[in-house]
Amino acid sequence: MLLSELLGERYKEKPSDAQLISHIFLLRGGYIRQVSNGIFTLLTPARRIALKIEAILREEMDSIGGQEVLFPVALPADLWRESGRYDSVGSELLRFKDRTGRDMLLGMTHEEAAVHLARSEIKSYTQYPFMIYQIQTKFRDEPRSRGGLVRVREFTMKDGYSFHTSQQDLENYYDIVFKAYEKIYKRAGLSGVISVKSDTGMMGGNVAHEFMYLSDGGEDSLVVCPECGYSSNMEVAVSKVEHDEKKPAKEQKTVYTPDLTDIKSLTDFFGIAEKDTIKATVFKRTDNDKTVIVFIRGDREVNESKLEKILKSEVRPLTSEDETDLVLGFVGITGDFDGDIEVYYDETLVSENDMVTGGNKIDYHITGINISELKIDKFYDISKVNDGDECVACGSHLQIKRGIEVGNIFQLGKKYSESMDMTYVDRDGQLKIPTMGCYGIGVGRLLACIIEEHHDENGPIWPMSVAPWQIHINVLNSGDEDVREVGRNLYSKLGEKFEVVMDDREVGAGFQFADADLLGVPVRLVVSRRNLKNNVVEVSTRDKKVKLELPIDEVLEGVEELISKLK
RNA sequence: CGGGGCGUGGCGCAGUUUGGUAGCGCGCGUGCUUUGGGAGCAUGAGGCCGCAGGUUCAAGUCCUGUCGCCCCGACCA
Repeated sequence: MLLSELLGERYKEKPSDAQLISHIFLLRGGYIRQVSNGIFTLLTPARRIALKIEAILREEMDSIGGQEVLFPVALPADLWRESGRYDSVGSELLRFKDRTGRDMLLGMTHEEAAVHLARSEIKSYTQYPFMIYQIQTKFRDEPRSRGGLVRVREFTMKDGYSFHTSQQDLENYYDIVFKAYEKIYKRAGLSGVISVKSDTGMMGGNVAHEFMYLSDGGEDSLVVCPECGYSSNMEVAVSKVEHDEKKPAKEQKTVYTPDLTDIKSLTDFFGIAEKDTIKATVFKRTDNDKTVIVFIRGDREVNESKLEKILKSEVRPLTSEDETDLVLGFVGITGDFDGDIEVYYDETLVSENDMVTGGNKIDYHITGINISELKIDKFYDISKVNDGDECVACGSHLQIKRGIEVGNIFQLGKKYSESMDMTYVDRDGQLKIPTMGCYGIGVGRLLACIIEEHHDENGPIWPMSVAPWQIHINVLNSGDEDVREVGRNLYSKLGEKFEVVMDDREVGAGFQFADADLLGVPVRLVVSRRNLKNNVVEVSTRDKKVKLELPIDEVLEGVEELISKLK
């Protein structure tokens, strides 16, 4: 590739819309262009990187017995009606009608398509287990895409589906995929990926892990234990909460507390800590619109995922538009609530003494609440983990980190096979339903994370395994026929073995170097009049760790050796 | 969906408060000079100021509506 011919302008200035490092460099380097919110065109450099990533994905999936297929992007709604997801999934599923008026959708994930294929091709237990995968475009109409390629609406994803005749077999294979994923991230140059337990969400199933690239710019909160390795998505994370056992029980007193509707003003007023208060958080169930109150210690936040699991319904926070008889801001744990209102108590309250709670009338709070006297029969784990909480497994202090989800694996169970009537004949001659796993990795997001991990102030530094080209030749003083000739020569010789991009433009050296930095090609050659005078070519690496001057006739050999080391 | 911000040449921005001929830097074309970290001089092209209404003698600027984009939150495989 000649740089003079490469489509895509590279900018000096940071595009105003971009915040994340990866987004900034992807735009500045001419890798991507936005077409619409969350919808991008990949230009040649990004496309080449994506293909490299896909090649790694293929190799690793093939090596664990995967068979590559390609499902359609446009699917009939009827298929999704079989699994029930046509109706259960929200507006992130893009629905439309074809010209005959038939309901259609754009695939956001392909469990249904996988079962559709497998149920008609696989009949006998002798054919199990098997895994099929594809690398294909997905469309998810995200309510909020952001961060360049980190979260988009249209993207390429590797998604795999495995089928098994027993839970044990699924679990065995799940571990195999787990290890393959670790290998994939390593090969792609990502070292900061950890796995965490995750919520199964709309996918269904029991066990699931997410692979998280740790990054402050990440959008997911993770809980990790630095000692024992416990790690979990915030949604399902648990912890031990410290209680002050020595705090004595007190007498209840009603106190006039004008306008003190939040925890902060309450703690200021009484001169107490947040953990000495009881917070009432009010939600609405989305299934029947009933009100739910969660009482939780004042230093805690409600984990809505946990609450939703307990309620078996989604919830939303109560808004000012909801009608309610509750005295918002003064809802207290001693209240006598209408039978239509569900009340839950978080475990953080257990055994606490001398707490402050709302008085259930405007401008009053009650102090001296001793939980054990309240006759609460059940406490639930509904709270978010706080930074510094004790690890349930080992007792050390948990840390909260941010991460970008770069992959997930699920033990789906029989949710899809059962609802979609997939069966096989077992050894005993009986029809049985297989159990499934599914496994996803987003290509573009992985690409973005590689930049997040590998860059300097001038641009990305692509690992050799995914680099758009392996060698970047800068031909300075290309007006000089001798220089140009040496450049052309190297370009064609190296091009026989490697992917080479050559900057053949007659522009200033600084201009060329800046572009080279933005393209991030791992090995750089500089051919120039100055070097030619000494009969050498400069060979360096993008990360600046290597810088050599090689005699012209040793360049081929030297570069080959350097590249083999970098692989 | 809630909160905040922004739409002026390819990119980055000023101009909007106080209405009066649309500007700057980068990039792009041409010529000369230059040539190791985003060169210099000269010259040129490129914008109905997101869109639609309205107010006004006059609208980038004021009013109404609408569309789009970014950030935070909700949401998310």
